[in-house]
Amino acid sequence: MKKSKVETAETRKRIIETAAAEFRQKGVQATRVADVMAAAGLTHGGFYRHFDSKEHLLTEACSTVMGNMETMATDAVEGGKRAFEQYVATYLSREFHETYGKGCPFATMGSELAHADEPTRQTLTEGFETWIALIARQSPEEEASAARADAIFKLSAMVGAVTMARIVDDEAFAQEILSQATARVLGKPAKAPRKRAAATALK
Amino acid sequence: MKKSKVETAETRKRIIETAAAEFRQKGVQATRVADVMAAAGLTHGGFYRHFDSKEHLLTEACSTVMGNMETMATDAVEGGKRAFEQYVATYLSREFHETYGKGCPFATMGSELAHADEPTRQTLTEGFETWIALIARQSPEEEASAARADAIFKLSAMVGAVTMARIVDDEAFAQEILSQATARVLGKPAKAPRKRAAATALK
DNA sequence: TGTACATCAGTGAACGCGCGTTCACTGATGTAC
DNA sequence: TGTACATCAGTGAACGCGCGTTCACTGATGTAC
Repeated sequence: MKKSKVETAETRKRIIETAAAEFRQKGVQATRVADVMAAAGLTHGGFYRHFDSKEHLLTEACSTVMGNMETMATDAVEGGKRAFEQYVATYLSREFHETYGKGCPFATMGSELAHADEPTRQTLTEGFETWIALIARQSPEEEASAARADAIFKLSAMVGAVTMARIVDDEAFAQEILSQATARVLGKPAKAPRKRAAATALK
Repeated sequence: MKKSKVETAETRKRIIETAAAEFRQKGVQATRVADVMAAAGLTHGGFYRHFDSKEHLLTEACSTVMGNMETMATDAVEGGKRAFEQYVATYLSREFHETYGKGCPFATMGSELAHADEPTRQTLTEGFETWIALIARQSPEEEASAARADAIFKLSAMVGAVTMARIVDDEAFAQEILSQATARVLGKPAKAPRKRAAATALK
């Protein structure tokens, strides 16, 4: 049953993409190697022909996802103001992070990644640097260091907003968190003030 | 070996506090029930006299920690401008989240909490609401809804900054993320521009 | 106040399942001659 | 170009360990009378 080099490469890629989706959807530890393989249409035994370990798969998955994130950010930055605003709105949407195969690893697996091994964290660190450099090009700040500072803060805030929106067990509250972040990051007033939240806060 | 009611209550409290520390330090899944019990000076068999399950312990731990978070925030808000600035600086410090027994659950276990059970998420949601209401009192915004919006964004940004700082594998970079967040949240210029980061970004 | 008995916190061994990893095997690929 | 053989992707069963949970037991507490 040996496969051709092309097929092998395609299989490997498919496993990584499946894993990238499952990791983001269910979390790192909650994702089982056997589940990933099954979702990729394979049995679990063949896993170790492609990867040394589950941890290794995580590194590869993060690498692939960061690549996608960079592509999206590049398009947004090069697409002008409208495209950038759309990009931020998409990132700060419930759907983006709830859709199988999409989402940002920092927002969906953040606290687990803090305990990942060195290769994974290095990949993520480099990916974050690249992401920052891209977003800095869209900053209203003139000076490079100020633009970088601006990008660092905005991206951290975006990650935090999605993280909080996913923890909260109230859909309206989650939306409120995301809308506020969108407004602040884009420097615009939020769409609609939210009555519900204020009421709950009174409790 | 039955213990008095007072002793039992003390033991339960000790287990919860130990768990709260371990969960924040190592993550939810990486924390073993037996480890918590051992760290609390007990054997694991007695765990189920106090809790239904590990998940139940997580709920209790989150509840306790949110209580601490509220106490800290209350002191900060009632202590005037200086106290509040110190509070934000402490939250956005590496030590706070690396110290055993301290740290914010959202920043240290964020992505895992998104998959927690309903009681836990409800506890966290209520805790977040309370936290927002407290911080809103310190907001420069006059109007209540604007102050609330301000608090929501700042707290999300703080959670995101700590989350990112913990993922990144470079201490200087982590500090840069935290300083930028501190500066932005407090509306002040960052302490020192960072050379290193720009250099790395060029790579 | 004293006594008998039920309760139950804590122990330590054991259970049982899940999951990452290994392994013998198959048979198609691809290479050496 | 054809043939023999080594390689190795994928299979499915099995391994082995870890960890949440259960359980029989102990003996101090606390309650009923």
